[in-house]
Amino acid sequence: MITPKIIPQYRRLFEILRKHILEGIYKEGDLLPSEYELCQLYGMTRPTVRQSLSTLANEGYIRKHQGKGSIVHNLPREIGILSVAGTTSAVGNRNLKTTIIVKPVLVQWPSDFMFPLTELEKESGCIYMERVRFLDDIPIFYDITYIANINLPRITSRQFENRSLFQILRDHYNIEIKGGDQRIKAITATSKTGRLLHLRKEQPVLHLERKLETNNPGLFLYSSIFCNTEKYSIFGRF
Amino acid sequence: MITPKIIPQYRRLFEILRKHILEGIYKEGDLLPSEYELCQLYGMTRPTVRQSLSTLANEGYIRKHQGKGSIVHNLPREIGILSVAGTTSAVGNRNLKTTIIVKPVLVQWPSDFMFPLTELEKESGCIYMERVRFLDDIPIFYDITYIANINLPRITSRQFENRSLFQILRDHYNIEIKGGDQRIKAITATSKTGRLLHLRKEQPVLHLERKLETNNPGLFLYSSIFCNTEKYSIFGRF
DNA sequence: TTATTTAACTTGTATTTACAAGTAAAAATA
DNA sequence: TATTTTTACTTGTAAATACAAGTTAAATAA
Repeated sequence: MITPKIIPQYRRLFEILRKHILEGIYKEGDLLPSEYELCQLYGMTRPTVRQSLSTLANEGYIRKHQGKGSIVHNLPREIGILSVAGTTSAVGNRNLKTTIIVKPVLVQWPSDFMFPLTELEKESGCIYMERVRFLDDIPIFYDITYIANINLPRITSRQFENRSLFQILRDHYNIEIKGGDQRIKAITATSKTGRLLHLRKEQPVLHLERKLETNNPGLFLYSSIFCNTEKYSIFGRF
Repeated sequence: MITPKIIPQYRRLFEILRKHILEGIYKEGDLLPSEYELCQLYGMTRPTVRQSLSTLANEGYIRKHQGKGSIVHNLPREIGILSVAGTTSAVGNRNLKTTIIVKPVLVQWPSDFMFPLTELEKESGCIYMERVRFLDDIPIFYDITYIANINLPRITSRQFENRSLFQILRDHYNIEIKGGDQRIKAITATSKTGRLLHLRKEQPVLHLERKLETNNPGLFLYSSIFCNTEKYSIFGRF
């Protein structure tokens, strides 16, 4: 069923201004029209305009200065992943799309796996998948995911397109991510990585190897993530 | 000079709720009091309460659900190397050596500094230093440190060779690191970076930009760290 | 001319009011 | 009993209004 949802006014203005910034109509360092001008231009009241601007500021598109105005700050965007479970929650409610490179399949674990495995994990086999995640149509993450095939019926037939792996695990299997380990390196893009992330060969790529713990004590999620940090940075708080 | 600034109401409520969450009075998954209840409890109107809650939501402490309420989401903050204050504690008790590239000097802040600065910071000027840290005689970190020159007498004449900056700040100025933000990118080594880290030019380097909060509310530490991850990975837990 | 003050304009904070829309549990119905 | 409907309560969106506080440039005074 299609939902002809009414888009809130503040959201509409947010999208317009965001588009203008991304298209370069407002450039880095420019002052946006004042709140009062935006009210008149778009027929809204100031609280509504301010909600648009505060959303823009939260996502890093502008910086507000009291007495001065809103200044465009279209710097490389930041993506939070260092302390957050998945790439979906890392990017907030921005325009995130996913394409599947390798659908979930049951395979043997690689012989030289990046983390040591328990006997149970080795015996259970490995659910393997590859995805590329796009932010505003720019490929940002090339995720290779490995999960031990322990109590995950029918997972290989589920639809992962544009959905969060973690959400599927939570909704269908009651699996929550509790924490994890990770290693980070800067490496040079291989030809495959470069192709998937639209990078020239030999370009630097961020490589994360992660082991995530779940509320199921024996079950871990492993992932090898290659990040295109040319335009977006990865950020974290601690 | 101490500024007895008036703290806005919404900020006051934000701090109270944040503290309650961090102290565990509201636990992960709990529902916060409803907006109306908070209004009555703290004698504010709903827009004001909503501003507090939206700030909490933006910083990841709660999640709001229409029709349901605000649910506490006190994500485990990062710990470990990526979250640890300095590079000294990052490498444990291994053989860490430090050489000073640029001794601490008082300079102007760079015009396009990596983080926004307060007026006080801008006025105070910037203590600048560059160091390279070796692990087992391999250069691993090239640190550029920036500190606002606020209440740090004689810091430029102190001895930083083979000592932790954080230890000096703690021992001599009673400054403790409380937390911070960081951004991570994979970049290509510049000629200077490559030379200092013994890398061929064009090699990938991990670049961290960090803003560290201290127990002194107005004082932050900034650093730009270039990591040679050829042999060692950066690791972290969360 | 130079320095200071003023005025105009900007965003920040806050109240009041109203209705829309989502959620969950109680009440009514089959 | 099981299902559906209603109701109460929650957050979401939006307007109109007021004053505080920071910034900038024009007007004024030295």
